[in-house]
Amino acid sequence: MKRARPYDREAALDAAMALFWRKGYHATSLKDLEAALAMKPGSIYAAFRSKEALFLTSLERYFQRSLAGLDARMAKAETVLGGLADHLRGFGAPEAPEAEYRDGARMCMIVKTLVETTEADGAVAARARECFDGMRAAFAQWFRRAQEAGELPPDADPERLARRYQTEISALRLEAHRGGDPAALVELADALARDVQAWGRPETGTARLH
Amino acid sequence: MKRARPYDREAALDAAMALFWRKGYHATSLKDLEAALAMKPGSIYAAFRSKEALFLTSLERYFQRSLAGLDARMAKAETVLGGLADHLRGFGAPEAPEAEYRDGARMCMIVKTLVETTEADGAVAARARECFDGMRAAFAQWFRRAQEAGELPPDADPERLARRYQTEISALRLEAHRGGDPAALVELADALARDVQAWGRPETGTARLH
DNA sequence: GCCGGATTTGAGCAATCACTCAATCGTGCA
DNA sequence: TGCACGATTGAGTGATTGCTCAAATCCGGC
Repeated sequence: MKRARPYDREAALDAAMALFWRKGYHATSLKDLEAALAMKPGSIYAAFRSKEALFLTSLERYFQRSLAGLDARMAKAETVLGGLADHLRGFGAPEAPEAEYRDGARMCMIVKTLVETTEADGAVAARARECFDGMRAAFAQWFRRAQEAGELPPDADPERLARRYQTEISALRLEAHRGGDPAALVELADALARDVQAWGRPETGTARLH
Repeated sequence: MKRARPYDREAALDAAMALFWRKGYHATSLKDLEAALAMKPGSIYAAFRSKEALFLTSLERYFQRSLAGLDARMAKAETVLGGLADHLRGFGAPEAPEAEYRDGARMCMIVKTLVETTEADGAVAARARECFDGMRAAFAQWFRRAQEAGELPPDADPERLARRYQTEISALRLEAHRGGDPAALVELADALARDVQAWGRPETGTARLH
C-alpha cells in the first residue's frame, strides 16, 4: 500500500498558485517556492516535475477556480445579465471577502501570464492563451443563455458581447491592481456594470454592440 | 575636446526599448541586450549604469513617445472627442503604419511593466505607476479641453472619464496582444470609440459616467 | 608620425538560476 | 521489534545571472 503523503498537496498548490499569481512566472525563483511551499528542492521536483510544470498546474487551478467562481456568482443571480454585472462589480469591491491572497492578486493571473510571456516561454504562453479563451467561452455561454431568456435582443452577438465583457473585466482588474482611490474604483466598476446591463435595453443606449 | 561617441546612443536606446517592450523587464537578460545593442557588457554599463537604469531610460522614452503620439493625433483632429476616439481606434488597427517594433509590442509597455512588477522591483514599479498616472493626466487634460469646448456636458467629470478612457485603451491593447481575428479587433475598437464619442451626447446614452 | 586620455573590450567575478541524487528518514507490515 | 521501501532531504551540479576592471583600442591635437 502506498504510504500517505507527508506533505499537503492541496496546501502546497495553493501556496504555489498564490506566489506565482503575485510575483509572476519569471520573477518567481525556486528559492521563493521552497520557502512558500516549505519543501526542499528535491521534494518539489519529485512532486511537480519542474518549475514550468508547477506553474502550469497552478495556472490550471486558477482557471478552474475562476470558472467555479463565475458559476457560483451566476447561481445566485436573479437574471443572467444582472449576475454578469454583479460579477464584474465584484472586482471593484474594496477587498475580496476571502482575502486569502494578498495585494498582487487583484490582477487576473491568466492575463498577467499572457502579458509577461512570449513565444519563447512555449507551453506557458500557449496555456495562458487557452485559459484566456476558455474564460471568454464561459462568458459567451452566459450571454447566449441571456439571449435565450429574452434578456438580450435576438440580433445581439453573444461572442462579441463576451469579448467586450472580458475586455472590461481585464481593464477593471488592471485598475484595481494599480491601486489608488478605492471609491473611484467602485465608481468605475459600477459604470461598467451598468453598461453591461444596458446591453439588454438597446433601444435606450448608444453603447450597444449590434 | 570630447571625443565623439563611436556608438549611436539613440539607436541603442531604441533597440533597448524595443527589446524590453517585447520581452519585459525580468525576462530580458544582459546577453539579450548585448546582442540587441551590439555592445559589450562593459560598454553598456559605462553608458547606462545598470540594467535597471537602462530599463528606466527605455520606459521614459516609451512614455514620452506615447505622449507625443497622443499630441500628434490630437493635432489633426477636428474635435477633441473625435480625436480621442480615433486615438483609441488606432490601437485596433490591423498593423501599426510604422511597424517599427514587432509582435510583442501591441500591449502598452507601461501597463506590461505595471503588471509584471511588484514592490520588490522598487524604482521600476514606482516609475511604471508614475507613467501610468502621467498618461491618465494627459487624457484628463484633453477631456477638460473637450468640456471647455462644449463637447462634454458641464457636469461631466474629466478625471473620471480619463480613468475610464485609459481603462478601455489598456483593455483594447490587451486584446490586440492576445491576437486572434483582426476584424473582430477592429469591431471592438470601433465599439469602444463610439462609446467615447457618446459621452458627448449624454441625453441619448445609458453609458454616461456622471 | 606619435602621443595622451577617453572609450571599448571581453574574460571573468560572485551570486543565483533551475535542477539532481546519494544518503537519510519515517511509516506500514511482519 | 525490526525490516523494507518509498518519501524527503539538502549539499551540490553546471549554466546563467548582473556586473567589473585591467588591458587593448581609438582618435584629435601636436
